[in-house]
Amino acid sequence: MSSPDATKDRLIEAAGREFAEKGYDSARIRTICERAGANLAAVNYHFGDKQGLYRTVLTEAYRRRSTTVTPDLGDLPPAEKLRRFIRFFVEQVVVGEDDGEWRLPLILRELFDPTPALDDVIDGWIRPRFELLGSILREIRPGVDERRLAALCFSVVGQCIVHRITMKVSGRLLGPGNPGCLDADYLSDHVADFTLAALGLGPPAGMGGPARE
Amino acid sequence: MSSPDATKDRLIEAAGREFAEKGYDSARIRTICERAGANLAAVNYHFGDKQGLYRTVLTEAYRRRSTTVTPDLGDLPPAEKLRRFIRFFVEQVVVGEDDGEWRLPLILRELFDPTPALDDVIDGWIRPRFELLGSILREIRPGVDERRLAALCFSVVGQCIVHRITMKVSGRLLGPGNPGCLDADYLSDHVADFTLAALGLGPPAGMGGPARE
DNA sequence: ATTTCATTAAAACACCCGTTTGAAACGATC
DNA sequence: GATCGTTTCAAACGGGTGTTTTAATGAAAT
Repeated sequence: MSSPDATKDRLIEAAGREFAEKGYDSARIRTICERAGANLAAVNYHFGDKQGLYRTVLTEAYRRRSTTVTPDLGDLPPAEKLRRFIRFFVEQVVVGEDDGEWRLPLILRELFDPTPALDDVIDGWIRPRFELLGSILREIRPGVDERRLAALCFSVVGQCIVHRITMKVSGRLLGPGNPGCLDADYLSDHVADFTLAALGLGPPAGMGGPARE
Repeated sequence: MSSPDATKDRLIEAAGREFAEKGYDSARIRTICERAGANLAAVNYHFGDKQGLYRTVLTEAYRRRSTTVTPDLGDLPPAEKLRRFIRFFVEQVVVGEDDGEWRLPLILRELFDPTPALDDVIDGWIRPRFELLGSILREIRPGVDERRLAALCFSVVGQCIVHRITMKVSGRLLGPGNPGCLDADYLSDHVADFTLAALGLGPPAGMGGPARE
């Protein structure tokens, strides 16, 4: 066929970035082709139309990273499993699009403005992680009912993704020179400490020094 | 002048809904005028252009509701203040756009895709509430540093807004017939219980029955 | 009644975007 | 080297969108 950086691959990469930054409607095929160094007609040739490109980008997004879909949680104690899950999730959330990490931002956009490709995203990306988190929390709270379990999962997920959503404004909101708040290490530790404290598996959050020795 | 439901007011109301549903780029002036029962040229006559309409909508959004910008927190104990803040916030988050409550969804969109009107939103809407939440948390944790205080605020806010973001997919994610998870009462109680537990002001979250007697 | 002004109405304009077209360039196979 | 299928290219098309224009409407002031 062709070289590993074929037009098709470069288009997917460029489209991933563009879609993640602007959203489906606001993304421009001309911009994508420009970024990919491809001709305008390349998108329609390789993917049929804009929607076809988007679907491909979305499925490729979680197909390529499927090896790292979950952190390797062996037989660790549940609290440590939860801590590692949170760290893994925060790391994927906090990075910017410019780092080539457009996959999770793209999925967040799909939640906010669903497209016909939503079902694929839910089944292929969201549900596996949501159920992994649910299984960890069920280890911690064996007898909890489904509704409460879902609420607990959302409490964890919400604490993580809020930093993606407020990322662009947190600097202006907290005053200049406070970007350190978005440090992945600090955030994942905080969310884990907060959550474990809420579950009674750690000291109350925000006391004095670091909650972890 | 004109009647209280002048074209200008109806345009603001219709535009608020449209912008909240579709976002700035995807919102259509033609649709807005149609919803408002106004002529196409009305937008440009009254607001100059689309951006002018958007800015007006955004500032009107939090100007009209300024009376209810904060729940009335008297001299309640800090934990109860926090609980009421959360309830107030969740109620604004969870309602749908169709209920005429397009204000908060619109502001969430502004966070996700900032426009030139972002600064107004931060100063006029976000910062007051963020600092109110911060002052409540500072009562609970007097000695906490700014960075940790911000992280705590985000933990609270994140738990609330995640339900707006996942609103459209939670039904499909959790299986059919589970819309009850998005009930405002249940959610605000859960977030409050979870947060107070994390702060050491309540029993661990998700144990047996309701944490509140 | 006439003028004046603010508002509304219908139509058109200019631009942008996704898509299509038809031909050119390329590489492999015989 | 000729042929064929694949890929790239420049240009154009049709539809939709924000915006402008020009005239009509209607109510108050003269």
